[in-house]
Amino acid sequence: MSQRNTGVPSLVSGADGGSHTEMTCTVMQVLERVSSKWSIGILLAAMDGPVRFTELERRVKGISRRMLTLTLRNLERDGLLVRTVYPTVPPKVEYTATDMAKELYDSLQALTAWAERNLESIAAARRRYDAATP
Amino acid sequence: MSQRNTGVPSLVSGADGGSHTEMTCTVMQVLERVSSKWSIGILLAAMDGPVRFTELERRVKGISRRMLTLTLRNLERDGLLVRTVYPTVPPKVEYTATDMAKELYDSLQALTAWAERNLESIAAARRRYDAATP
DNA sequence: CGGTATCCGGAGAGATACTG
DNA sequence: CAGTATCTCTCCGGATACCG
Repeated sequence: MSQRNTGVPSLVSGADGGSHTEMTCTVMQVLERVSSKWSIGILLAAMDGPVRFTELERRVKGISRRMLTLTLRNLERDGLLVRTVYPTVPPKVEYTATDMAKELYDSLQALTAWAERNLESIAAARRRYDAATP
Repeated sequence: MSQRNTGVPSLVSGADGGSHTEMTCTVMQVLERVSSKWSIGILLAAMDGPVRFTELERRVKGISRRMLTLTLRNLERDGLLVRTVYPTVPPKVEYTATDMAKELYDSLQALTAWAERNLESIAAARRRYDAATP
């Protein structure tokens, strides 16, 4: 989340009945978890069952070891992934998506659907805007 | 969102049937639009009809003039807001959410619902993690 | 295999002052 | 009123090297 900025902004209580205000805060908290560059990719890669570290590194294309570790730690901290260590040699670590993560995945479907429906509209809007703004 | 990092990561085609891969890309593109620190707040503040610049500044608590302008420009560029200038003195500018933005708002409800259901679980998971990680 | 440790660059965001 | 223009700072993310 965008990992960049911290702090959840909110609306003042204006013409707002209260629901918008709450929604802003609440939704922003989800976005903070999910909008970091690699969170979604990792989460999805771990949805089909336990995955090992190296397997994740392969599946999530372009990610560095560092960011994989950091993002995994955050997802684990938020209870979206479970980390299981097998004390063998060589070590074996598995990451498993929790039920909460699976529900999150379902909730993201609406957003994905919106994106698919409007991707072209957005691209068109951008072309128009960029053409009109030299 | 997102502000911070650009570039949409994707999964490699592994055990994935293809849907996960697509979803990652697609959903990330939405998140990039929406996850910048102030996007949601502004969008929500503009959902109830046309809003003027200063009114937005009042409603979106804590935002600076600069970030308000920048975020408005991006939202306009993506076709989520329409900017209407009345050539009067003093100037009057109104921002109106498009239908696309309203659909986006609806799609965010699922995410908000998830957040409300799991906010406490997440907080608990964090407490556990932080307690176990000195 | 599954990580840490370090260094570094760039974008996002804040504060402030000025203007048509 | 509705913005630009600057300057600065933070901190995310990439690259690289090393360790149990």
